[in-house]
Amino acid sequence: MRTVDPVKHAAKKRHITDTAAGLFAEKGFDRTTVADICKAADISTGSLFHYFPTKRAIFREIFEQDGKDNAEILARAGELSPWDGVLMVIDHLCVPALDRSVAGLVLEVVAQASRDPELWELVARNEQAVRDELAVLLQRAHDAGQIKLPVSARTAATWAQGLVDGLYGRLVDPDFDATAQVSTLRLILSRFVGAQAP
Amino acid sequence: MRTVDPVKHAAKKRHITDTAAGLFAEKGFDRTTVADICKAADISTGSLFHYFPTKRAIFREIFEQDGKDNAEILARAGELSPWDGVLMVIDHLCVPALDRSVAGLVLEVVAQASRDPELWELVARNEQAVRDELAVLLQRAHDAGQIKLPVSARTAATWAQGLVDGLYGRLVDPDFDATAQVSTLRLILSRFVGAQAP
DNA sequence: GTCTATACTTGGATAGAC
DNA sequence: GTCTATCCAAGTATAGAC
Repeated sequence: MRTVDPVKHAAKKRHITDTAAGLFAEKGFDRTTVADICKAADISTGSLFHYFPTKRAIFREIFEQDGKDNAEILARAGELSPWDGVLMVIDHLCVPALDRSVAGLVLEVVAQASRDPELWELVARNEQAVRDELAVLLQRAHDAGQIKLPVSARTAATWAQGLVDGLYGRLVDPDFDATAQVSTLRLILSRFVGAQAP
Repeated sequence: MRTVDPVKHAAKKRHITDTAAGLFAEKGFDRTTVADICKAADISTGSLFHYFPTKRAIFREIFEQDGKDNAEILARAGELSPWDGVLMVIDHLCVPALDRSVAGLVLEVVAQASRDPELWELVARNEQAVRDELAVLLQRAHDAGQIKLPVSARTAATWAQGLVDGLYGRLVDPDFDATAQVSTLRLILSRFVGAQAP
């Protein structure tokens, strides 16, 4: 008979990652201390290190969850008409941008990933999966005559992601209205790949 | 009679910022220690703090220099035909992306700026100047019939910057060839604003 | 002006009682 | 499993000799 309740264990881990995510987004990874997290989560350091071996491990856990969410969306996009699928994936990628507090986290993960190989691998695999699926959808849309690609499907997919990055980059400007700009993003992408005006 | 030679003083400051910039790009701001900088620049900590009050001040100095370079380019762009001016500014913004080591520095400044008000002000002023000039050039190009803007000149200018951000975001992918992709960036922008294919 | 040595602070992680 | 107390390392910045 096990003494640990796996459900409770997972719930507590989740509580810690959720709390930490807010702090990382606000102050950045390096400037958020373990003490900060413990205080916010209302636990002791001893307890925190019972659940996670290091501070970095907490950070990684946050993005592992994110990868699983993504995979689900990609699967659903494959069921639509190709171009609609592309737009759906793009819309989904833009969702976090609409929540101000999440934006800081995205900037942080990019900055950290280039120096943390394990985190990098996680992020890269995730981006790769999105890019591959976008490339497939774009090629299909092209073959079906919905769009007319001026570059390879792969390059187009890369730039679709680049446009989303551009959206995130602009978020640091307090005057930038992300919600309104998502439609401009769609317009730019549509014109790029020769789709009908949306 | 002054005991300090202002030329030598400036040269030494420059030596420190150049050395530090390389380290910041490679390891990030927070993970680069003052000791690291001193070792690489071959000076002592005492000496370093004679030239800069804090570590952050070194970081800021790097980007102050950058702002001055930018202002010069913007002035020259105003002398060309409007659309050529736009393309020249964009090309200039892309130059740092071609140097791998500088890319890390760009990611770092974005991550840091949201938490350092003084640095933020520096970066924001710089971006604002670029955006204003781009908006003016785009509007003139539109009025001259070189392009046909589907959105306000200001929004278009913002997205021109967003595209450049997208380029930087893709740099973390080791397979991404920045040099080749600058032309794709120009294609996307051209189609967006209804310019002749370049 | 530049160095060496070091004071002072903070932070990540651990030990051991309960 | 959770806490308190604490260790040890690293980091910024300063003091004071030269």
